[in-house]
Parts: sequence; structure tokens; C-alpha cells
Amino acid sequence: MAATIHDVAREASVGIGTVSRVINNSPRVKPATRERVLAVIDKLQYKPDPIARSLVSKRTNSLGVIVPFFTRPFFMELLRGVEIVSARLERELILYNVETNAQRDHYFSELPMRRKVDGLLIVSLTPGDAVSRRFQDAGLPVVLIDAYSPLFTSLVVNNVEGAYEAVKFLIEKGHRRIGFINGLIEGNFKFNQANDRLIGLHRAFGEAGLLFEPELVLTSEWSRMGGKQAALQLLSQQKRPTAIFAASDMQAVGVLEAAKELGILVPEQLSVIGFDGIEVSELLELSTIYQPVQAMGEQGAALLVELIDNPAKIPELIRFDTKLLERHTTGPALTPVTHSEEQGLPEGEASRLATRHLL
Amino acid sequence: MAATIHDVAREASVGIGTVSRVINNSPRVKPATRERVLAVIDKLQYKPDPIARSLVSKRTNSLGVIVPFFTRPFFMELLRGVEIVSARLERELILYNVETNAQRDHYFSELPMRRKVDGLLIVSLTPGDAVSRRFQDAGLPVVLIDAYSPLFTSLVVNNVEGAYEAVKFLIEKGHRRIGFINGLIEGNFKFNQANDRLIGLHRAFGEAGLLFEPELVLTSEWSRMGGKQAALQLLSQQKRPTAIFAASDMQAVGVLEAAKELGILVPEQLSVIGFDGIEVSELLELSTIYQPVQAMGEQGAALLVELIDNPAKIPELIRFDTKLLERHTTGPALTPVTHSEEQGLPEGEASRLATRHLL
DNA sequence: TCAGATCATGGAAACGTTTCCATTAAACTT
DNA sequence: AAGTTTAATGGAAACGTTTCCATGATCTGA
Repeated sequence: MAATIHDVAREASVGIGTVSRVINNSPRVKPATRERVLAVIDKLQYKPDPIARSLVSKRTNSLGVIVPFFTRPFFMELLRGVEIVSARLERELILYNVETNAQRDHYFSELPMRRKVDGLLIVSLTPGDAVSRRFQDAGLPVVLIDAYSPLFTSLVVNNVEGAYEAVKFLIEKGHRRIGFINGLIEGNFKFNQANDRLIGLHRAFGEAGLLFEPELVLTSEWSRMGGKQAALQLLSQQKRPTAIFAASDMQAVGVLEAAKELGILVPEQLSVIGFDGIEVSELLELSTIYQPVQAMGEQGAALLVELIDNPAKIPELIRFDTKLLERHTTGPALTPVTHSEEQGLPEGEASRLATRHLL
Repeated sequence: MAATIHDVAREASVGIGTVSRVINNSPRVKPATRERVLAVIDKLQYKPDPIARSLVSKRTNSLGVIVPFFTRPFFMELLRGVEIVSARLERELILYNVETNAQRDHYFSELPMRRKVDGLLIVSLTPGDAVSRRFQDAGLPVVLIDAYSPLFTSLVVNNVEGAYEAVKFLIEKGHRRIGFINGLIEGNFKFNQANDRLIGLHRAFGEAGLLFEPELVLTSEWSRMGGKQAALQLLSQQKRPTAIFAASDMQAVGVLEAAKELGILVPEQLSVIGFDGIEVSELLELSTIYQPVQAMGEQGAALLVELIDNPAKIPELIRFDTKLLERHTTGPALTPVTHSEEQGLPEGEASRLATRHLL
């Protein structure tokens, strides 16, 4: 049906080798010949078959991305960055979505076997030792985003620092009872980002001489519902926190919903700060710790392609900084209010109290 | 390096044909032989090379999805549906994101040539006659989602009916000055969904004997900013509308932002209804016309796979119904308010604040 | 028991490239 | 002009499968 390299060779009265050289821009072709071949290619509308091509060249010209819950805003924005670069570099993008441990293991074990992709981007998932070795033995280039392994180039955000800043920010606003809703560490996968964020909290607490109160630290799914339920629990304690730091924006949105349901005013009676800086956080004017997700996706894809072209490249660890985005869900702390007092604080009372705390 | 079919054949003392038959579950193999071959396959960890496989079988086992702005919530949810089915059916999913006309044309012209995918899902984009013919000539199965062509199986939502319901709903609430913010028809692509929604509006207007006022109908990008700017314009008219229907939820979110910026209370002074039913609409309690996007993605993928297995299948048109979701951005129409009245709304001050928090 | 039918099997050919080696043509050198 | 280097070219081999045909083994029924 479609023209093959043989058709072109015959029509141009050259050998298939020459046609191949023309296609691949080899310099070892006389200009006149190249012209002639090019003309025939154009006439026959010839396109080399990518499959036959990769059978022998061992290159597929495609990038695989293993990503959990790709539909979630955080991953979407990351994927957007990946897509931008892969499109620019003319690589196909194959999506491997992971929602269960079984799926993750499936991809981890199948992908290195047969090279359907030239390289693999793994997002928010840390391959274990056995799996890592498989990737290496198979010679499959791998780059990790939002996950770390000494074996692979890894792009991570400074989670400890980000969490530290969030909590420090709340402390500086005068908050003393600070709730923390963390994400599951071993829930579905090894999200050790969660652990880092907890560490950051500890550091800020330590620095401020604050006592760590375990009943103020909860763990939930990395989702809106998870955050909401945890917040409901946190906020119905006898001495409820005056501020809540959530390990992700989606969880923070859940906190907002919980507060609303309980009739607690944000930020007047409760400060809320999230983590991620996804689009909804902007819509809801949620204060948050922004991480440059799209940029991470872009750079991850770019590094992967570099690695494909030069497999000897040694793994590096690339850190991205977070940025605190103060919006409208955070405010100065009030002294704990009793029911009778809950109605109205005169204007300026809040800031006076906050100031007093700071001095 | 890795074992090939020849290694297996040798080790099991059979011919490669037999191994091939075992892999492909052909019944024409004696059980004893099958066992033996299977054992060797297991021992050598043999996996057939998908590339060599597709070179001869002309099957790649992958689905392509051409989708504009895949990062937008509407497309994301659709993609989620597609992914669910493609994962279940063990097809790889290749993403072709389109942000410009050039990109669209690039994919439209390249994809039918190189058979890198077994079938193509085209989302919200209508291929022209020439392109359609190319797809057909190349024998590439195509399914359209949120777009219609008589040449391909198409899944569409009843846009006319949906828009009609939205407007009728507003009219029944007593609104008479109803603004419509439509999406661009020829902005980037031929989104003729926009036209359908306009028609629905006309029908509702006609039925209610309402006059169509051109100055109340604007067109914007299918985005938050687009919606916001259009709303700003609509709301600063001398006789501003008491309700606005936006052709997409993202535009409706922009309307809410504009209203907030102008100090116009929703739903007290302005009713807003969107179209799509994406997750943010729920967060913001936006009334909207829900369309079963994920289901469309799922069914589209399923139909595409059917079409791949049976290319003779005749194109069909599948319609999905929308559903009106009444939430908290729509209310009864008030008589136009003057400035002096705008101050105090006694009822629900607290809930107003709470609502504000969520925006 | 034997002819005919059916089943199981082996392996060559084909898929459409790239790679590499051999060969021929062209360009220098002296 | 002849010898030597270098450039350009042709095409076989290889990549790892599936497909298909030929062959031999096994079964069937009288």
C-alpha cells in the first residue's frame, strides 16, 4: 500500500542504503543524489515506518511516564510540563497511570523487559532496590520526579524547608495550637514526602520552643475528603487548633469545607495553609506553599532525553525551592474563644493580640 | 541479551512456529508440548518483543488520543475515562496534546501515515473532509468524542438541550435579563458546541417570549480569565443582567470572580450557571449543567477498541444527556437594586461570609 | 489393516528498516 | 599517467516476530 524504502530506491535508481542515508541526514551522499532521492520521497509521499525503524535501531522515540492518579491537579500540572518538553523534542508520550499497588508493580516489572519506551519518568513513586536493578540491568534510562533514589537522577522539592516555612509562618502569626494534616505515607505508595513535611513541622516547632502535641497531628488520604474528615476531627476537639497546615492543597480544601460546615470562620477563627500551589488554591484564595510543579515536569523530561542520548551520565539530585504564597486563609491568631465570645471581636483586636504574641 | 523466540524454541526442542502458537494461545498445540514450552518461557523469562510483533502483525496495541488543552479539567476528566478503559483492555495510551492549529494539523496529517497507534480518539475537534478521507484511506479507526462527523462514530452531549435547560431554569426563577457568555467557535478550533449552546438559549428565549438582546451575549476564551473579562463587561452595563449563563464551568468561575470584584453578591444579586460539571464547580457550589464526561471517555475508548477489532462497523452517533445541577449560585430574580439598597442583607450574613471564603 | 482425514509441528518467507562491508567512482599526489 | 587515498554507493544481513505451507504423526471408520 504505502511506499517503502525499496519503492523509493527503485524509483530513484539508487540503492536502499542511499535512501536510508538520505532519510537520516547522513553527510555521505552526493548533493545531486540527495536531491533526486528527496524528490522521489516527496512524489511517493514516503514516510519511514517507525516500527521497522525501531526494530533495528532499538529506539522508539517515545517517553513513558508512570504517574499515580494522573487526574489529580498536582500530577496534571506536572504532566503538562512533561508534555511541553516531549512535544518540543518530538517524542511520543505514553501514559502509565497507577491507582493501585498491583498496577504499579505491573508497570515496574513489565516496562524494563521490552523497550516500548526509550526512557521512563517516574512520578512520586520510589522504585525499590530490586526494581531499580531491573531498570539498570535493562539499560532503561529513568528519571524520578518528586521522589528520590541515589540510583537515578531525581528532582525533588525541598519538602522539609517548605513545611518548615509554612509552620513558621503560622507561628509568627501568633498561632500556638497548630494542627497538621499529613498525607498517608504508606497508604498506597511510599510517599515519603509526607515524612519530610512532618520533619519540617518539627523543626519549626523546635525552633519556637513549641510543644509537639500528637493529638494535633493527623494523617489522611491525599484528597479533599480525607482532609475534610481529618479537619472535622481536629476541629471538634475541646481545645481546637487555631491554625491547620495541610500537606496538600486538596486536603486544605477539605479543611475549608469542614470549617464551613462547623460554622468556623476562616481566617478569623481558623487559619489554613496548604501545600502545592495548584490552580484551585488560587480560586479559593488559599494560602499555600507553592512548588514549581510544571517546571519540574519540564526539567524532568529534558533531563530524561539527555540521559537517553548519553546513558553514561551520572545521576544527580536536583532540588527545587518552594515559595510561600500568602493569600486569604491565614491570619493572626486569636486567644482561644469560648462559646459566648464567639460572636464578635472588635476591629483591630485580632492584630493587637497577634502583635502581643510576637513581642 | 534477552531471550528471543529462537532461544525458547531451541531450549524446548520445538520449532519457532510452535512457540509462536503457544504465545498466541493457538489451540493447535498438544497440551504436553505447550507445557514444555511454557516451562522454558518461564525459565528464560521470555517476553515477546512488541516491536517485532507489530512489524508483522500491523498491530501496536496502543490507542492515540488527540485532545486540546488536556490539562483543563473538562479534558482531564474525559481522559480519565479513556485511561480506565485502555488500562483495562491493556492498551497503551499515547497522548497527543493540541494547543495550536499547527499542532492539530501536524497530528492530523502525521498520524494516519505512521501507524503508531491502532486507533485514534479525537476529542472536541472536528476533522475536515480532507483529513477525514486520509484517516479512512489509511484504514485508521477513529472515534470522535464531543465532536460530530457523519464519517466516524461520534459521542456527543446534547448541547442544545443542555443550554435550553439552563436558560429555562433561569427564566423560571424569574430572570428576564439573562447574559450569555459563550465560548469561541473559531477561536482555536471548530468548537461548534458553542453554536449548539447558543441555539439552546434561543429556544428557551423563544419559548418564554423573551427578546434576544445581542448586547447580553458575549464570546470569550473557554477559560477563567475569558469568562471574567466578559462578565466584567456584561456587569458594568447600565442595565446589567440578573443572571449569567456561561458556556463552561471555567468561564462561570471567571464570572464569580468578576462579581466578587464588583461587589455583586451571588446568588442574591446575580445568578450564575455554568456548563460541564467539573470538580471545581462542586467546590464552588456552582450551579451547572453536568455532562457525563468520564463516561463519554470510557465509552469512546470502548467503542474504539470494538472498531479496531471490527473495522467494518458502521459509524454511529451516540448522544448523552446533560443534567441540571442546582447548587448555590442561582436564585430567584430580584428587581434591579439601586446603590442605596446594596448595603444590608440581613439574612444569612454568616453564610455569605462562608461562601466568600470558598471563593 | 489401510486409506483418508485431521492434527501437530517445523521452518522459510515476509515485515521495512539500519548497519556494515564490499565495490566502484572520484579526487589527489608525485 | 599511474598510484594512492577518499568519497559515494549498492545491497546482504540482521532485528524478532507472525504467517503460511509442507510434512509427518495420529486418528477414524469400514
